[in-house]
Amino acid sequence: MAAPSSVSVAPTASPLFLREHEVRRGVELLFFGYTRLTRAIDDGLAEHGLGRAHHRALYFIARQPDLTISELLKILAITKQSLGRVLTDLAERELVETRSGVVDRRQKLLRLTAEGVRFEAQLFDALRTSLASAYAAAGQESVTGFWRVLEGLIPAEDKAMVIALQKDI
Amino acid sequence: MAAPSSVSVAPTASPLFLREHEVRRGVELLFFGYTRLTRAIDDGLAEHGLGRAHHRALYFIARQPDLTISELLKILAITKQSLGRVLTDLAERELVETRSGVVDRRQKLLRLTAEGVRFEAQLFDALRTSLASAYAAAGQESVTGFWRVLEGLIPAEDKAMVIALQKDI
DNA sequence: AAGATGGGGCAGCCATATTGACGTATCTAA
DNA sequence: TTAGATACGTCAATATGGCTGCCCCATCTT
Repeated sequence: MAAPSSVSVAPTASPLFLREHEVRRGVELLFFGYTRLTRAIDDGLAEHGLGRAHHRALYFIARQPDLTISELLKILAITKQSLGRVLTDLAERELVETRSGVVDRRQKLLRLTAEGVRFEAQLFDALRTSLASAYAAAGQESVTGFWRVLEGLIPAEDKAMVIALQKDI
Repeated sequence: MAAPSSVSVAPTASPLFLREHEVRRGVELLFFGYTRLTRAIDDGLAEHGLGRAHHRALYFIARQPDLTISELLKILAITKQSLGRVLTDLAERELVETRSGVVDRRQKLLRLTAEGVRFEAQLFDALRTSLASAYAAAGQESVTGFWRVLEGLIPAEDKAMVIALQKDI
């Protein structure tokens, strides 16, 4: 195994991609990384009486204004009913508003209100703080690898969706 | 966030001044990657009437046999009650068994049964398939970066725990 | 006009998490 | 030896965020 730096948990990857301990390392780092990042915004959400499900909706609406319900459903991969509850809460708090679709009036186009934008930005700040420090600690060249591996975890049928998201900025 | 720095060397933005886009990309890739990987084992779990919470316990017990309850609680960062239910289910299905601690008889040392080992290995296979293909698609250098960034997301107080896990292979 | 689609909603259920309090066995230190 | 800390189990009550199945309306497409 390549020599780990004295501070690093993770030694460099060996070319043997199928080795169990390398897979386990990925599984648990993904678990810890995801759950710990997620927790970074719990307090901010709790101030408004909201949970993580609300943030996920808020996040993707911020990311892609005028998203339709069905697009958001595909992204979140939950049921209409589950999303419905979340959106009701967000609408009641006037963080999200909808308009009828222009091309198809059955659609509802989702947008953040001004207050929604402010709130999402506040939550995003906590995410940025965590991720920026991880990026900085790992080094810019590691970030590319981080992205590449995660992209490889996305099933082919979902990839177009993720690419569409990232086109907008 | 961080104060302006005069030490920027890289031609691209300094890691401390990440553009929003780079952070958002990390956030959503982490979301998609984690949730999609997680779903890879849902069917296998459902065959035994178990959920993801059960798998998390199973996974870490497999990873570190003779783990104590309190160590597992720290890893999972859930309450004793939540874990209790999960462990009861696993014990009923004879996937996990406990012994009294040798040095401290108040402790319960958690282990998988033979059947538990078999079942965890079966679930792990689905994870391995997904992760190995992501590793292969991304390439060796990327895997190292993937690990390093995730490692940076783990709060300092949790790092020792993760290192302990990975010492055992 | 008929059918497909986008969205809303009801009832009921399940999995997983929470808090707080309390009990028991066991270990440790004054 | 005893007092207190620790490891674990367990109670009750509650919250969140998922799910299925079914039915509704408005609108678009053919």
